Amino acid sequence: MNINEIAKLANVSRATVSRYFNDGYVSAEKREQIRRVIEETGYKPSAQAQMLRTKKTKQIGVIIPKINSESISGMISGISKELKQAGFWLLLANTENQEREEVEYLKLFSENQVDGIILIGTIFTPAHKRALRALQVPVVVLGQKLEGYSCVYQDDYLAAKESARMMLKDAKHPAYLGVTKRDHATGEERFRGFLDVLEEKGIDWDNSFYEESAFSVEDGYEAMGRLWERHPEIDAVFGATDSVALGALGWLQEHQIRIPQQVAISGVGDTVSGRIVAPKLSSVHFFYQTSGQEAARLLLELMNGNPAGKEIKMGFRTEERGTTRQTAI
Amino acid sequence: MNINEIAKLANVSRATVSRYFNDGYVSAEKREQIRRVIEETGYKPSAQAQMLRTKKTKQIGVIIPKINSESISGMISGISKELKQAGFWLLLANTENQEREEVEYLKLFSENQVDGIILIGTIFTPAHKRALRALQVPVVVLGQKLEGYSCVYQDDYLAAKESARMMLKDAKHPAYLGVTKRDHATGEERFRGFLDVLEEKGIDWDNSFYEESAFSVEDGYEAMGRLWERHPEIDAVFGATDSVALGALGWLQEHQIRIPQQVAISGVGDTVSGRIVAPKLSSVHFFYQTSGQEAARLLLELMNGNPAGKEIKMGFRTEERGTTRQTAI
DNA sequence: TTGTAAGCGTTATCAC
DNA sequence: GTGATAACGCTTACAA
Repeated sequence: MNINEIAKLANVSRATVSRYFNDGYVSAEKREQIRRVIEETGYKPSAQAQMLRTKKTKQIGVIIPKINSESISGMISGISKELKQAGFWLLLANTENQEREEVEYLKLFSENQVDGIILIGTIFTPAHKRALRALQVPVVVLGQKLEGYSCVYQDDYLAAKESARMMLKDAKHPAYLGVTKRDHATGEERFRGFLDVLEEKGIDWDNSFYEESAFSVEDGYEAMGRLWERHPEIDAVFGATDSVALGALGWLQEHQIRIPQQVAISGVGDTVSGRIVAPKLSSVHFFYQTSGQEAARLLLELMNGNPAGKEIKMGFRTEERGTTRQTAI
Repeated sequence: MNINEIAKLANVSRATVSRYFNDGYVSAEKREQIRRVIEETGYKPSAQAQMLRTKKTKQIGVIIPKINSESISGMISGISKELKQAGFWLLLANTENQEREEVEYLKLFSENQVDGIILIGTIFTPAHKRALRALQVPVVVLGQKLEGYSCVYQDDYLAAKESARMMLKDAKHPAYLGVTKRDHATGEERFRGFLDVLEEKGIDWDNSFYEESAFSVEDGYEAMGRLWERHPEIDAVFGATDSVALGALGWLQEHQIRIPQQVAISGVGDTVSGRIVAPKLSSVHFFYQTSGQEAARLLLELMNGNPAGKEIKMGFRTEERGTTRQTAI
């Protein structure tokens, strides 16, 4: 069933049928004939033919590092909601934390397939920047700030400061659990926020209070163990993500350390798990789903010809809970 | 840059260029000429033109009820891994728990767009079945068993039995938290498993020990409160999912009820959160990611002409932890 | 307001 | 082995 057959059945030319679906420049009479035939046959124009002809696919490529995470899936949920409403499909590219794959997908998407791209990235290597510059379609960067590109990101620096303040209070020996490279937003920015709070409070930073931990509960648990071995005097722990903080919490509780009396802990991200443990994890809430929606909207604007470079920094909400002392002693 | 220009630059016909990419019926000499031109120009055939011509999109539609859930995102992760390897793209359709949308997307996908569909559904209404029958492309149902269709699903019945056995042990007044309708697998099947264990143990079931709870921690918490008001003699709680069980755990702990001494709890799904709380939640582990991979493989087989109807029931692993008594008293 | 005709960039058929 | 040539199903000038 194609446009020719519909045209024949409706006694019009195929151009008229096409117009029926597009500009709508059709007389009431023929409009009705066509409508009837379409209803009877259940005809739908071939998306592929339309794509070829119009050079528009109505598909948006979304590149993500990993799907099994509250933050990413929240963002995707927001993106999908917004795109659906605008009549776009979501083409998902999962890189499984392989940076090279991000570049690969950027190229693949650019050459074909999609009208726009949303990149939920972690770090921007020279290869990334080259691929981004070579892009033929609009792109929005989500979760990171990137000069010269439209982007939507969390206020990682300020959020980390707030989280650090909760944890710090009257503590003398704070520690940091996370990474400081390979991820600009959750790495460098959060660490910077943490350090600045220390400075505010006049606490000198000794780098042996930093312990590297990937962003999972297990890694946080292990890292806490290594940290404690070096510094059992620690009285506050900052987890760069809730997962890390929860891993640390687990380790400390298993070792009979009282939370928050002996050690205070705070995280970033406000995950479901953090609200389930006892005591509940002090954290900072990000609006992941909304940021996904914002990114999608930004992309739609871009595709409508708006200039690139608009930046949206999302707000956050501090959630002080049981793992930090409510009042300074 | 299209196939004609490449042909001209390489001094061959465009048919030869096409063959270069497809059947490969090209002499070594011309092959080399074409290769060079392609390398220089960075030419890639237009996916849209190929789709139109071959009637193959190399895209798979994946319909999901909701993305923010460990089970669904695990499945998608598995699907995406497998599809990528086979050179297929993943077109994501998020229904946000609107059953009607599932039917809508089935139609949309069928008419166009995709070479195959993976449906992660919850329930099958007559409308669903009509849409499935009308499908023009192969489909695999993931997470539910559906007669006559290729499907991959968890052994919800047996898993629920195992979970119920852990929780039950010497308990006299077990309760059930979950739903029994709107979701065949996580609703009916798990409830059936629960009831059968009760029968095994010779415990009569009184339906006032059932309390409806949607699958979230908050709902589990609320439901537990309602349940306890009716039956403070409860000594074991079965959560149809880990989230529900965790909500119940939270409520009970807040009310000074000792777990597992006074009340034992078990869940289904083995989420990250369940491993973080203290005591850790006894549960049953499902292989969500693997089931996604299996579904993708099944779909690839289907698209290769294999007959539909193959069913894959996934295994599971019992995880007895702190919320159930390790040994019967 | 409608129809004719060209063309989007491929692949498939069929001679050569 | 290779090259014309004809689709695939649609949109869009342009002419009427």
